[in-house]
Amino acid sequence: MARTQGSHSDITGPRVRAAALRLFARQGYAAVSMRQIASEVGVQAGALYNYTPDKQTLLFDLMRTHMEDLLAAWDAEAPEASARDALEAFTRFHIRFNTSRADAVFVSYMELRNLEPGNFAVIEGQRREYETRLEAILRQGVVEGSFDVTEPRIAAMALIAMLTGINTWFRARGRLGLVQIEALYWDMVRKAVAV
Amino acid sequence: MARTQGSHSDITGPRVRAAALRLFARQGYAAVSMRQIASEVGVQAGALYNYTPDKQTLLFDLMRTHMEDLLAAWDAEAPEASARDALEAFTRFHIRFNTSRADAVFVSYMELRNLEPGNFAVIEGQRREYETRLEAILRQGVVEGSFDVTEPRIAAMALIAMLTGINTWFRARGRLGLVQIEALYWDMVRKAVAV
DNA sequence: GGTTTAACTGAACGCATGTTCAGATCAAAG
DNA sequence: CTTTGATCTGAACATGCGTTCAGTTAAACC
Repeated sequence: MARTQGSHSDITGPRVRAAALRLFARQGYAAVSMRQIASEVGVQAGALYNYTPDKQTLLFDLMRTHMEDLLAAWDAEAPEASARDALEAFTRFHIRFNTSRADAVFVSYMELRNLEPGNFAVIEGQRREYETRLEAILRQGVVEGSFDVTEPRIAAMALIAMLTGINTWFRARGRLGLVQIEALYWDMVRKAVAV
Repeated sequence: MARTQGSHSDITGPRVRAAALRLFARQGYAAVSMRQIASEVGVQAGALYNYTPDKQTLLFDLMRTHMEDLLAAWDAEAPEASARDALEAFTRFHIRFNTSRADAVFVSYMELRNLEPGNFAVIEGQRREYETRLEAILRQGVVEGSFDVTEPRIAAMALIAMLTGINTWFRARGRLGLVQIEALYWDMVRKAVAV
């Protein structure tokens, strides 16, 4: 019978993914070896293959899961509201979500070029999906007359780039807390699309 | 057979750097081998060591040179003008310069973590220097009363992130030309810091 | 035309890589 | 207590890595 209770796989599996995510973020996918990940978890390299068919799939699963979490979290939080309120909600959500998962965000952006073509297409699609959520808010604002945005797709990418850039300097113990950072960036976002 | 016809260090040196830059941008520093770079240039791997002491220095020199070019180009172009005019000049300069050297920009950002600590510190310093140029413009605008920016350093990083993001989607043969893109982004930048 | 020497080859070095797999281990099921 | 099978070890495999260097070639100089 199956070894359900106390099974190590319930513990080792997540630990493998956590170690891989941390190491990929710090050193980059290509520079991290399976032995390094295994050492972090406390097993031999061969044992990792109980949890992933290969290194590429380990990377892909981390990125896919992150993007799924991102989309699901926003969809659960997106308000039915005016474009202005939706944009404020999006701005604050993006800052909070991305700063709370810096490693996953970093890996999902930096390691795109290390994905096999098929895997790349999937992640690229998820990224476009997320951009489209913001684009829709901007288009709504134009219709409502509250935004002045001539190229909503480009404006969406510009705002996301600006917000994600926070991760390059944000430190949880820094001078500014998330509340202040949200306020600063919402101010810039609001004005950038204003009429 | 050595020293094939027409080959010379004045030619091979730049070709080595160009090949390395292209490959580093496409596949990442860790995923590119010296043999791959050599093959691109048309020599054996050992010949590369006439042009760089090692792979790490090859990467570092590419990044350092790029950052030096960036700073020198802006310093040569920065106008003595109102903060508003200086900000417009900076915005247009950044877009033109960065889209014209996509590989170097990409490498100089993505491969920071593959630099040895000493090399990292140098590039980090150059990056801060560039951010400080923009920060100074924003502070000037606050003094002049034309900008409303409570955290000039953070606003500078936010604007640079937004502008550099263009590189992720810009294609020279795309629907929008640089003239239109400059106009779109200058509009967002201008409004984002407006009073 | 002979000499010099920069530029390059080709082989070698020790070490690390992703992945496989037969066998060991041991908690839980019967 | 015996059996089961999930989990993991440890060794092996073929391949590739960055780097070194003695030797070869050909362009430049006298």
